[in-house]
Amino acid sequence: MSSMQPLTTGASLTSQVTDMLRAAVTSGEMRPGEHYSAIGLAEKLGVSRTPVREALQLLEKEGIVRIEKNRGVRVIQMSLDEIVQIFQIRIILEPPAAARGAEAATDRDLEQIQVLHGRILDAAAAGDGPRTLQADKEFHLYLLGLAGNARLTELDRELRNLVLTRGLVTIPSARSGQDLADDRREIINALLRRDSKAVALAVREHVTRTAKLLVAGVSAHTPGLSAEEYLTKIDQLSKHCT
Amino acid sequence: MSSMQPLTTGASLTSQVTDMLRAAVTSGEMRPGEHYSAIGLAEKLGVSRTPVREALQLLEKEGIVRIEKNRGVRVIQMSLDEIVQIFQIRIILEPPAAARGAEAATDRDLEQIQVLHGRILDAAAAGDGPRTLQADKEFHLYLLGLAGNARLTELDRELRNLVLTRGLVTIPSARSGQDLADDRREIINALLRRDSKAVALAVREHVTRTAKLLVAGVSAHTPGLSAEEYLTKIDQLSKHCT
DNA sequence: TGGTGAGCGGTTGCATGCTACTCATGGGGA
DNA sequence: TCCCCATGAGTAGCATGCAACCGCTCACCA
Repeated sequence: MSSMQPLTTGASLTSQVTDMLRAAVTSGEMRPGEHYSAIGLAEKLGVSRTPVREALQLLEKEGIVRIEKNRGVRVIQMSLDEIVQIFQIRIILEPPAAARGAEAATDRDLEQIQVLHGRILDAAAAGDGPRTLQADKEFHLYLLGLAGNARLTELDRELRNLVLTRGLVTIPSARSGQDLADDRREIINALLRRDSKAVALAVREHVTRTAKLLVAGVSAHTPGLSAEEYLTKIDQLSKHCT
Repeated sequence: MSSMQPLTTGASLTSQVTDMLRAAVTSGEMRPGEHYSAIGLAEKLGVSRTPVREALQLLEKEGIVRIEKNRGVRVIQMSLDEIVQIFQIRIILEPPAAARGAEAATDRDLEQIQVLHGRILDAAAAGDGPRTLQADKEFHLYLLGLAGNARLTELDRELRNLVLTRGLVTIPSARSGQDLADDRREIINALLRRDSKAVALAVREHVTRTAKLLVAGVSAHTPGLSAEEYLTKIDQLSKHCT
């Protein structure tokens, strides 16, 4: 957090602080379960309590922190149940959006998608976990963006950010990384064929796999927690997609 | 807004003010396009500017108002495009959630659903538009809640609130009200048969119809705006549901 | 007459003072 | 020894002060 001097750009302090705190959480700099005070954060950032407090309220609305009255703020330790809920939503939303994106994509868009895909591969080849995750996010959000529904894209971005607080450590294992890469390869192929149905299926597969890897990873790190119950929940909604 | 004295309960002033302002917008008391100032709102509510300001930031994040730097705040006039985007999301999300709800529902839940359904009919019979909308919302949110995904339910509630700012005047026309009632009847029937697939279809039909009525209504009230383009967009995503 | 800039009313944005609340601790009483 | 309550340290929540900023009007000048 030492690098966190608010820039002097035109953006309001509150929004700058919001972004910084969010970044601090998703980067793992502020750890789940840990206690922080608005006063302390304000001092560390060199601003007054007000913008920090406002930023924390916004982050609370996003579900990243919980403000405890007169006690301080705590980075939320996302439960497996909540992770599953978030993925349930993503698995419902992303396939149709991506399919629509495949329909609407221009040739130029397809080129750009391949560029973004290349960046994932580069980052993965370099063994840079965080960069891989970031590139993956940009790839998917670009694809979703093609559907022309800005609110859906923004919603998905938020949902992805939420799980990042737990996903950093668990996702990038060797074998699983290869599976995810294969998934993406398939998405690309379907895109290039402009086979929207196949895109939807591939995206669904990809997100579902991500979810299951994450659930398995988290439950493995948490003694006395069975992944089984949660794994079955993942498909419980999406299997009803009309 | 005269009835808006913050209660003295345990809840924080900020959250009380947030709820009041949100209610004021959805009830039409604060009108889209109109300009308001935090100072004025604070005086009217009898509180200081701080909780009002914080409430407005939260509402901005919800997409209900836009804060204009050093100028005041404006209730967002939702464009047809945004309305369509919101409904695209709802049409994707609600059917599978409702279908899962149908699976998970207890007998007691089914009774409760029927009670809520009765309330819609009562309100509609009394010709009470706002109450009908409110009851309709409760009905659907209860059904979605049965799916056991609190985040999805909350998300849907927010999406519904957003269109309420435009929906008040346009929805409750005589003929369309009957169609919507028929839709709900069908949802209920499918629920009682525990036919989750039929529930999904009925919900999808219902939400889609609501969307089209709203789009048609808004475009009719707006000279020089063709509904056609927007009506076709509504199904553009959901047709890809896997 | 047309254009320009200085002043003004009004607003947010941020800082800070104060109060009430929460929790932990330690001392005193049973 | 154990329990209870008083006390204190630390916090968020709210009110308020102040400055920077925006857009508008209107007078002044070319």
